[in-house]
Amino acid sequence: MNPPSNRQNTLTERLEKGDLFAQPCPSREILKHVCSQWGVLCLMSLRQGTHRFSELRRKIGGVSEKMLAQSLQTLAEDGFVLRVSHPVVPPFVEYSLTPLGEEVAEHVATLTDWIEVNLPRVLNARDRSL
Amino acid sequence: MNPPSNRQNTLTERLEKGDLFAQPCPSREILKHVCSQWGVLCLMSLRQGTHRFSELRRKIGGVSEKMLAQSLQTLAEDGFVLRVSHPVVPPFVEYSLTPLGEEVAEHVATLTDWIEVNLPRVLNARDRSL
DNA sequence: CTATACACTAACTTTTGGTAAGTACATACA
DNA sequence: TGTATGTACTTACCAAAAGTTAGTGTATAG
Repeated sequence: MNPPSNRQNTLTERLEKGDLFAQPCPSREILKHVCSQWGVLCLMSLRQGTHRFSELRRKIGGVSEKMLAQSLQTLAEDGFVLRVSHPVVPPFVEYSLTPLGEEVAEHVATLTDWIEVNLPRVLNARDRSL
Repeated sequence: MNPPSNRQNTLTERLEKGDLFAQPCPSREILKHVCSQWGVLCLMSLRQGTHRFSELRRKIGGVSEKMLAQSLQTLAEDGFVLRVSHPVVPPFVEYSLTPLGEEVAEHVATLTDWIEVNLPRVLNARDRSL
């Protein structure tokens, strides 16, 4: 048996591309963040420009403050979103996409666009499966 | 005030395109199914051809039988996946993409491809945010 | 005759998501 | 002067989803 490899990322490891089919690959987590319900909507909103927290909250129907804050935090940790906090009172915080974020957001957008325009087809398919 | 509209989908409604920012839009659920961790991996696997249940299970590292079955079921209900069961024993069931499924899967693939090749950039961004 | 493969389902536990309320301060309105 | 509202969150709590384990019936392999 092999000795259990220490799971510290080596330099070579972090230059390699990810493999989503492999269970321990960190790309799995990135995917989760980007594809989470609120993550997607955050990216799509920010693609239209910088927003404040409360603007996003109003724009994204049904999101709670907790989930919005959480989603923006992980997106910022992954380097997709930039958070700029102005130290004034009442608080004023601006969120925008980083260059990295603009890239993913673009791909996410083609997917969400497809879903939006093809909704009728999917809804029809659903009816038939009942 | 408007009377509360009955939430039955009218014929015109189901011909309209969806709006992900609107809370009650069914496109939200489709997005969840397509973007769920295992949903994505199912679509990506099936893009490479028809698979049996257990083949998918082996291919998708870390998926449980319950979650795999569940994901395939919802994907099939949405019309993305075709399930063909041969009534033999032991059971023999084949899963494949429908034309509709091939379309979404293609868009999902460009996203997952991006994530896989840009993993190093994201990992670097993460390090910096600590 | 025991083990394994197949495609699931059911019961149970853990993790996540969602809801409601609280925070500190400022401005608007009465 | 007092009440309400807006800002960007966090915390405590509860419901829902995900994950884990075990079981099903039959057949083939060893």
